[in-house]
Amino acid sequence: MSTESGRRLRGARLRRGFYRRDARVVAPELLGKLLVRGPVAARIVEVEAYCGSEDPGSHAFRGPTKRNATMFGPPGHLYVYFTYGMHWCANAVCGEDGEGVAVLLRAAVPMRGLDVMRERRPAAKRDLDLLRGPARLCQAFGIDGVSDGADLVTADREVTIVDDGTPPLAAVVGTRIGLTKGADLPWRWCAADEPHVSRRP
DNA sequence: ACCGGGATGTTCT
DNA sequence: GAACATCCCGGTG
Repeated sequence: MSTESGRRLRGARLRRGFYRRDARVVAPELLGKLLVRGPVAARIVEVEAYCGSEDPGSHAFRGPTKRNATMFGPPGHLYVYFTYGMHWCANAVCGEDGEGVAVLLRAAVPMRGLDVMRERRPAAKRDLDLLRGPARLCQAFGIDGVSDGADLVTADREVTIVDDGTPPLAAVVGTRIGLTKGADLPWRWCAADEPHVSRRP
């Protein structure tokens, strides 16, 4: 066990109002915050904004469905979806109730519970690959459909995001990854000079 | 480092 | 039937 994993986690959970804003405002502010679930914690270093019915790249573009229902709910909840037949990805719902706005959590730096992450991600050859990518991050955190709709503000299902006082990380902007529609919009933010991102802009 | 192909199944047309 | 907010592995340079 490293000194990092033994240290008590200090920090305040982000409140509802933090999320209740435009995803393009919330996204860069999430860089440097800690994603926490049980024994596992990591510093968020890459995010993407998905902006509801105005955004052709968003699941919300064609309106509410059973799958994206959480996205159209109140902000501050976790929207978890299944894709490519085997992967889960997690978003923080943002904006006002019913807007269908969210921020995809794409990469993070492992901070605590690395032993658990390694067990959950046997394919990762290096610790650098533990959380580098949205589906890898979910795998390492044990996040799947059961966590869809979890309230990040109350941590009703253990998942939450906290501010430990780390100063805002310098951000580099780029285009979103893996899209065929809305691929040109510059709605991806990475912490500058950070090796734990999925791809540099 | 970069590229190509396969895995795998839900969701929506 | 096609698309999919991805990942892994094995090839080549």
